[in-house]
Order: sequence, then structure tokens, then C-alpha cells
Amino acid sequence: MSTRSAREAALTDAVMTIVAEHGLERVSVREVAGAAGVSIGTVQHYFPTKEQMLAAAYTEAVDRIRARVEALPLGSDAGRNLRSVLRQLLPLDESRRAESRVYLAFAAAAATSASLSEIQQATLTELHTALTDAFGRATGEAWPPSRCRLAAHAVIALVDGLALHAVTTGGWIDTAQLTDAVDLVLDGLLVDTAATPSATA
Amino acid sequence: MSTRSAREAALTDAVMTIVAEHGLERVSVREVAGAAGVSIGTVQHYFPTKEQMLAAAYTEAVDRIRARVEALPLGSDAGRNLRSVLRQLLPLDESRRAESRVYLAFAAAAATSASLSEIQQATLTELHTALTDAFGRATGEAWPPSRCRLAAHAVIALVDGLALHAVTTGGWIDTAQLTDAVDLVLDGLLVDTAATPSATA
Amino acid sequence: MSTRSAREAALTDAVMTIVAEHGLERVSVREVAGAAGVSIGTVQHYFPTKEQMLAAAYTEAVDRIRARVEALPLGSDAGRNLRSVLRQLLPLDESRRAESRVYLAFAAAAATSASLSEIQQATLTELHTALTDAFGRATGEAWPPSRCRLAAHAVIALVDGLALHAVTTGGWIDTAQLTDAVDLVLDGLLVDTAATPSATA
Amino acid sequence: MSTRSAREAALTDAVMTIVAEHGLERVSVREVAGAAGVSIGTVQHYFPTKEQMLAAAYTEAVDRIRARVEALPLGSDAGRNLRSVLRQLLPLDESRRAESRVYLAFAAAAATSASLSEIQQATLTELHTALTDAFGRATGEAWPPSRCRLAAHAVIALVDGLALHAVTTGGWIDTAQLTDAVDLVLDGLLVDTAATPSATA
DNA sequence: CATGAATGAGCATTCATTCAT
DNA sequence: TATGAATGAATGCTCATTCAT
Repeated sequence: MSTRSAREAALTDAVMTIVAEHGLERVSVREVAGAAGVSIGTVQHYFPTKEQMLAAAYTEAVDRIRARVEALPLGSDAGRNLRSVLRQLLPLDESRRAESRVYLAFAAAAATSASLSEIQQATLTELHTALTDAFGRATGEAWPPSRCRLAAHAVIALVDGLALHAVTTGGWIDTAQLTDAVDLVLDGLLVDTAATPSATA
Repeated sequence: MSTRSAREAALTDAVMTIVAEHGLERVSVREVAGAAGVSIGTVQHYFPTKEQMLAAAYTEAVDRIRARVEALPLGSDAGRNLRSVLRQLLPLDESRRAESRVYLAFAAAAATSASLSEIQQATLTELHTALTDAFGRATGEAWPPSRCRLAAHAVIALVDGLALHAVTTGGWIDTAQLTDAVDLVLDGLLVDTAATPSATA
Repeated sequence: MSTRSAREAALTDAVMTIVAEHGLERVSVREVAGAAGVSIGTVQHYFPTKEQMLAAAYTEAVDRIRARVEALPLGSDAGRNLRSVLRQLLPLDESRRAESRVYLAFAAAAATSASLSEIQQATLTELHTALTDAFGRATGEAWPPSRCRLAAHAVIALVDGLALHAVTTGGWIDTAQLTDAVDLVLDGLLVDTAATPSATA
Repeated sequence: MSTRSAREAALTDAVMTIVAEHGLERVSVREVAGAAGVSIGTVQHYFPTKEQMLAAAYTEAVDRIRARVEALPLGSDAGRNLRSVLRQLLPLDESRRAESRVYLAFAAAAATSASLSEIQQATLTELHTALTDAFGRATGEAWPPSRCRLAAHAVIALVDGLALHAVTTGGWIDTAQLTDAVDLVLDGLLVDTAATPSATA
């Protein structure tokens, strides 16, 4: 429960909204205070430095994505489960498009911020572990662990890259192409296993 | 060609260096003037607004990558050519790591800047066209154009996603994993064609 | 005496330490709370306003100097007593150097603060009265009171000025020069009296 | 001759006025800009940091005092010259009272600022040298140089201490006492020489 | 072609203080 | 008695930009 501050949640919310709509460079203490309807001093009562505020917002954004993925109903078909997880990470509707914009902005900032880079690495590691397992199950443990890990690296990069393209261009790639591209790669990876081939290919 | 270009090139160079080392948010007219060893007024003589300066630097960064790709010696093996082009886009050494940092910073900024988004879209379109052709050749024209386009989307996303991961974390993914991941996906995509399977897999 | 005084003393102590080490401008409620190891609210429980806190610290600083002067063992030689009192006010060792830094910082602040100016004036008046008496005794009451008062003014100014020089420069004037300068002036003032001339001149 | 910025002079003037009237802690970039009638940006164009601005103002304040002392008409009576120089350093009228407030504020700040301490030390050194010479002449070279130096230390401390007392209290010491105290000490110092005794003693 | 003076909006941050508990 | 949430004004400073030269 940790009623641990509704205010704090409102602040990270405000940060995410601003990032999604105007980018990280538009995030300022003033802007956040205004968006959350509190005073400047209050923002800095909860987050003494801007870096801490951004780190909290990044963590919250990632937590949200994780919560959505974990809420996914999984079936007995491991290959299908894998597919639905990856699809969940694509910016297929407006809410996930906003999520991707936020994720991408923070990820890019991680290139020059130690605190954000730490979060980014932890996030990727967790997702990578889960997907490595998923590949193991989807291939009936026929693959050596190293190949599972490599495939996990590849598909995370794939969905992150697709999200990057979708978010940084205006409609250059549409939602059908996003899912089809994932299916195409997944079919190729799993073609020589007992996994059910995609029906969309 | 003109003498004017020399100064201008020095300025875009300075921008790229700053972006690679400290990120886009560190780019300021002052910083660029200092790095290029010219006055603050001179910078603004060539680039009246910061946005124009950034657009020029982004264009230059992309041109550099293109020049490197076009300079690649291509052989008769279309699958191998495809592989070497993609490998060229990965941050496999320090100079390409810097390039990726620059590309990524600008791409992320494109999410909220119309002028940068335009450049990003043009860049992706050009690369996509080239890779679509490459897939056509690599599969002996056995694939329908739509499948070639989809595969092109996928592999560009893959390398951009891999670059994203490499650049935004400190050594979370190493250079061998980068090339292996590309090979793994490429092998999967081309497995049912006459294309030569990767020797490194 | 009361248990309340313990905390309060710890707070004025903290203020004096900060002033001695970093100057008055570094004194903030936060800093004092941190240095004293109490909460920020506690500081303001004892000292509702910063001005009250500073006034209390100034008073405490002055009290400490007075206590040290009053603890001096006085002999029958009035001239020698005078000399030893003045010497006690010079920054001759590290602890008195800190004391002088604190005194000086507050004294300078008194130029623009009514409450501090009041304390400063009371302090000077008390010291001036004591030294006027001392001159009376040292000269065997041969001087008119007005001359004693003037001499008292002069020697207080002398030691305060010497302290000012010592504290505001790094080693520009050393401890020997401080005491010698006081002796020189004192010898000059007392030369035509029965007072014992300084042995150090 | 170095029209080197009337603006700059106006800015240091503004700083000195604010310091004289409200103390150093009231000096802010905004306040100075307002007092000088220029924009905030202009202030920081001339003085990139506050510390540089304060250092410039301190230097200017000291230069002004020096100019006034150097403009003093000196006669053949070395003792009288010495007296008139010291008198010039006392806050005997409103303009010199302002000067003293400024000098004292900066001197106190020098206790915790390296850049101000440097200026303070240079100022004292220059004055000390001049007064050491003056004592040499006033005593007909009868004193050893070390005694002249000591006497110079003493009288500078005396006038600085008197200024401190005058400035930090409201009328606790009046102008007559200031000059009389200097005369008293000077008479004492010069009593055993051929120097003319003060007529005011 | 190149400079640098001047501007004012904006930044993150620190601050003393009030108030409910 | 002691706490810390909340506030908003103020701080020094950086910024992109305009303009006269």
C-alpha cells in the first residue's frame, strides 16, 4: 500500500506527461509544479534535485510497462506467449505511443547520465532475463542457453528499434508493419523448432 | 568546396563532438563557439538559430554514416553484402560508438522537433529503400516486394535497437553480441532462401 | 541550568562553528540544523527567526570572550594587567583566531542590522568601561577621566584592527607582530607615567 | 585613455552604493542591475560571476581611498603629514563613513573569500609600506626599520579599528574621539623623537 | 565576414518561514 | 517538545537571440 505520498505520484505523473508531449528538455521544475498544481517548493521538497525527479519518473514509467506485461494472460503455447509479450512493448495505440516516447526520451538521456543509465541497464537486464526464459520454453529447451540469450537480445533490440522509428517519425511506419516485422523475425528465429508458426506471416 | 564550407564544417564538427561526449542538452551556442575556437557571433552568422545549427549537424552526421556505407566494397554474394552493410551500422569501435551516440541523440530529439523529424524520416527512407533492394537481391527475387520491405524495416530497427542498448548502458552488451544478434536474425530471415547461411553462426 | 539550555547551546555552538569556518553568509537554518544534528523544525522552535538565532550566537560568542578575560589572574601591577587583558583579545592561537573570525563577522553584520548593532554597542561599552578603569589604575589616577576614556577607545580599536588584519589576510601579520604592536602603543601611552615599561619593547 | 567602459564604472558604483547602504549581503545581480539601470544580462556580460563583480567593486573602493590619500597636500613637517594621512582614513564625514562601510564589509568578507583576501592583503601591504616610510621620515630616521614597520602596523590597525567601531555602532564614538584617539596614540609613539607633538593632546 | 555588447526569459536551487501535527 | 510538509520569493547563472559595427 505505502500511501507513501499521493503527491509524489502526481509529480512523477506530471513529469511523464510533459516528456510524452514535449520531450525531456521541456521538463523543468516550474513546468512540473504547474502541471501538478503544486508550488515549486513542493516539487523540490519531494525531489531535491532535478536528477532525482527524473530518475523517479523513469523508474515509474518502466514500472508501468512492467506491470502491463506482467498482467498479460499467458497460455500454454510458449511461442504465442512470447509474441504477445513483444507486441505489448510496441507503440500500437496512443497510450503505448506515449509510453514509448517517455521510454525513449529517458533511454537517450541515459547515454549521458549515470543515474538514468543505471535504471536503463536494470530494466534491460530484467526484460532480457524474462525473454531468455521465454525462448527456452518456446523452443522446448532445444536451444543452448547462449542462443536463447542472443535471441532475447535481438528481439528486445527489434521492438526498441521499431518503437524508435515509430516515435521519431510521423507515421513513417504504421502499426501493422510494427507487428508484422516482429512476427517476421520471430518466425525466422523459431522456424527450425517445434514452435507454432505465426498465422500472420 | 567553397571556403565558406570550411568554417561551417568546423562548426558542425564541434556540435557532433559535444553531442557524442556530453549529449544534445550540452550543446549551446557558447559551447560550440568555444569548441570551434570562434566567436559566439560567428556561430550565429552561419546558423542564425540553434535549430538550424542542430539540423545541419544532424545532416552532416547522417551523411558521414552514408558515406561510410557507400564506400563498402560489395561482392557478388548479395547475402554477404547485406550482412556487411548492417554490421557497418553497429557501434563496433569507438568511432562508430560516437557516431551512434550522435545519431541516437538526434533521433530522440526528433520525437519533439519537426525539423529533426524530417531529417530522420528522410534518412530512414533512404536506408529502407536500399535494404529493401538488398533483400530482393539476396533472396533471388523470390520474395514479394512487401516482404522485402518488411524485412528491411525489421533489420533497420534491429541495428538501431542494438545501438540504443549499447550506447545507453555501460558495456551491458558487447560487440560480439551485437554482430551475433544481427547474424542470428539474418539467418532466420534468409533460412528458406538460396542465400548463403552465415559462416559465423 | 535548564535542560532547555543544552539544546540551545548546541545550536549557538553550531552557528559559531559555521561562522568561524565559512562566514556568516553560510549560516542557514538548514546548515545549523545539520551541524547540530537536529531537525530543521527544531532550530526554529528555539529561534523563530534567523535574526534571533544570530543574535543569540553573537551574545554567546561575546560571553565566551568575556568569560576568558574575567578568568585572567590579575596581579598588583596595573600596567601589566592592562597588557594581559589586551593580549587576551588578540587572535594568538587557533581557538582565538576562530573567536576573532566570529566576532568580526558579527561586528561587520552589525553595520546593517539593528539587533546586532545593539549587542555590538553593549559589548564595546562594557569593555570600554573596564579598560577606562584599567587606565586609571595603571596611571595612578594621574590622568583625567577623559584621557583614560580616550586611551581605552584607542586600545580597543587597536586590538580589533589587529584582529581584523590577522583574520582577513593569510598570515600577512604574525602573532609576534600582534603582541609587539600592542606593546609599542601601550608603552607610548604610558611612557610619561609611573607604569612599568614593557620588557619586550 | 581607456574609455574602457563607462558601463563598468556605473556597475561598480552601484555595488558600492548598495554595500554602503545595505551591506554586502544585499548585493545581488538583480539589485545591481536595477540600481545601475541596466538589464541583468548586461551585468553578467561585464562580470560573469558575482565574485568577479565584488572583486572589481572592492578594487575600485580601495582605489578611491588611495586616490584621496595621494591627493593630500604634504608639507615639510613629516609628523604632520603622517597625522593628516591617518585622519584621511577615518570616517569623519558622511562620504568617508560610506567609504568605511564599504571597506569594512569587503574586508570582513575577505575572511572567507580567497579573491577578496588577496585584494585586502595587497591593499594593506601598500598602505603599510607608505606608512613605514612616513614613520622613518617623521622620526628623522632615528628608529630602526623594524620599529617603523611595527608602528605602521599599529596605526593602520588603529584607524581600521576606529572605523569598525564607528560603522558598527550608531554614534557610540564621535568624530572628535576618532581624531583624538589617533592623535593620542601618535603622540605616544613619537614622544621621544624630534617630531612636533600634537597640539590637540 | 566577423565580432561582441546588450537583452530578458529561463534555469535549478536555496532560503526563511508558516502551519498542522 | 519536536517534526517535516508546504510555500513562494530570491538567488547566481546560462541561454538564444538581436543589433550595431
